[in-house]
Amino acid sequence: MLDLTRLVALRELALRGTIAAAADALGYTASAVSQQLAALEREAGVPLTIRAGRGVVLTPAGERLVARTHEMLDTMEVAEAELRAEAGGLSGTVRLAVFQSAALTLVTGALIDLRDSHPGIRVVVTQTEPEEAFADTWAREYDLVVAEEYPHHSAPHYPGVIRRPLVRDALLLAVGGEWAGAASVAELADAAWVMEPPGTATRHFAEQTCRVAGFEPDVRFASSDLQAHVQLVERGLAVAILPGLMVEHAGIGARVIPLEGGPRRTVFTAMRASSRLDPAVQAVRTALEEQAGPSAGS
Amino acid sequence: MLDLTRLVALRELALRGTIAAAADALGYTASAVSQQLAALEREAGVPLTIRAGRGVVLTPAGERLVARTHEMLDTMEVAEAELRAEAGGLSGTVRLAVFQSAALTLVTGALIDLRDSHPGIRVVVTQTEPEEAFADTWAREYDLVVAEEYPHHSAPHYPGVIRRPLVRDALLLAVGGEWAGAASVAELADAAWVMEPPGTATRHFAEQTCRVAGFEPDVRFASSDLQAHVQLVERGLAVAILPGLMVEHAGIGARVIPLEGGPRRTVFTAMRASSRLDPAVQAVRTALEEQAGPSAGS
DNA sequence: CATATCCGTAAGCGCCGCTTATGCTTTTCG
DNA sequence: CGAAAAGCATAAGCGGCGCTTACGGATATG
Repeated sequence: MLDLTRLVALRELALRGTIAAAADALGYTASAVSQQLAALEREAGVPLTIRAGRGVVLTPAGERLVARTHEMLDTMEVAEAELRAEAGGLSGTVRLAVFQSAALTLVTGALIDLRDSHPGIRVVVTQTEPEEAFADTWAREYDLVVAEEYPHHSAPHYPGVIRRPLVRDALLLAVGGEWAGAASVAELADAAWVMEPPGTATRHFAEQTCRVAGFEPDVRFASSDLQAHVQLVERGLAVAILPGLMVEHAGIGARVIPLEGGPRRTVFTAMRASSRLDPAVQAVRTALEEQAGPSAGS
Repeated sequence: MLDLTRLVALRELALRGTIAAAADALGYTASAVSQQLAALEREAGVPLTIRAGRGVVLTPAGERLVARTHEMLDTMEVAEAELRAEAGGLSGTVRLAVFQSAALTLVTGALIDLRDSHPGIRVVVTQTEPEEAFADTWAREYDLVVAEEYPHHSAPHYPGVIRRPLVRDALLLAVGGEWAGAASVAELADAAWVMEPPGTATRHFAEQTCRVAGFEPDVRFASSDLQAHVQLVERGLAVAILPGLMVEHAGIGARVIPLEGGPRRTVFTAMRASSRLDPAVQAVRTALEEQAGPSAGS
């Protein structure tokens, strides 16, 4: 029978691209992984890797083997989750990936609740980019993702990674200072805007909203820190489109009005299907739901 | 992550009932397996076994874990089969279980063909009882089973073990000596019969056939060796119901006539679904099909 | 009640697998 | 275009995991 640890090494190679990177991720030296793979290839009886330049790439047989390895790891994860559920074991580490803008208030609140209700659970929060977050969750780097989705801007979908909505969050126009009297986006064609940095879904949505209203926004400030947005709006230096959760939790010393058409972002969680039974993961998710309020889904 | 070899040890314990037997099956000492299971239990965090008398039984958590282990082993088997297929590797060992009565001629013929066409394949043939054969195939003791099924007498069905028909084989009445003139079962109420030992499907079918014809057969000889049946019939000492394959291949110096209603037994192969892609298993099955004749299924 | 069976622990040792060291190839950069 | 860096493979050495042997406690069996 093939050695599962060696298969994991192969899987890591497939994910990282080089033996050196895989070894680093596994906490071994490159030599160790090289030997593991050589042994695996001997057992397999067919070439699994071929040298390509100064690196290696997987053969089709290697790719298939990696796919099977994933299946086995999925099953392994289910088995472990069942054991933890059996133990009543509300313990263990949950690796949580969040986007800055997505749920700062949600996550901090949930962490505080969890610290009291389930002290055995250790949550490691990592801020990351949406694209990586899903890929790395699929690759078992994270166990849970808190992400957001804007209208007409769907997040990437990975097989085996399931998502469940947390809260649908109204998008609000926040105006202060000289623009405090504005009642719609259309009246803010000449305003200074604060938005997130380019390339994010949030930024894209805000820009599109302005364009639909008939103008190209004058983005004077770009920051991924929503607290900064609030500050700028309160001082009348800029106007912004902010998520409702941000306004509710943090409060804001400025006028907020709903956007036309009442668009909403969807904040949702994502996790591997094979880890959805893990009681620790479930507990973290439940805590997030409670933070989201009784209106939250399922 | 849980250690797969230890999970296999747990699985073997679940199958065999005692640590000693599991150790024996795995080729280890009982002490080694005991230590493996202790380590596994430590990793799992929940009790997997409890002492019961002088043995041990699995806890529900242990049973669940064994079920997951089976899933992983299934995937592992598929992975290995894919590798062998990739290698074009018509090699390896196929463990074949047959029932004496089922397909003696079929199997011997197939083995001869295989020896020439695929010398790399090593076939280990074991004669066994139907009930064990399926259970042991499910438990990975055998890779392929050649079995038979009589009308109104279905063989046990195991999940994950698939079956494919090989040949539908007419059941014939073989008469010699003083009974050579008989044309139907009903005329043989006073004849001496040779049948298989009680408890087999074949025996049950033969008895039922006689009862339907209106008499309880006088079973003077019981043997699981069909060659002995042929001998007895040829010498006129008894009459018998014999499968068509037996008559065709071996020839018989007596009159054979079809049974009323043309009942047939079905000879079929069974194997784990996860091993159906193994080229060696497929080759053995193909060889059996060719023996069964061009009329054979699929 | 004696014996056999079975499980678990302790001690010891062999072997697998990791690390370090080195060489070769390929890519990158000055 | 040459030097340096990155990547992989092999050899040698050593530590730890996991096996075996040995023994004691517990429980069916005759």
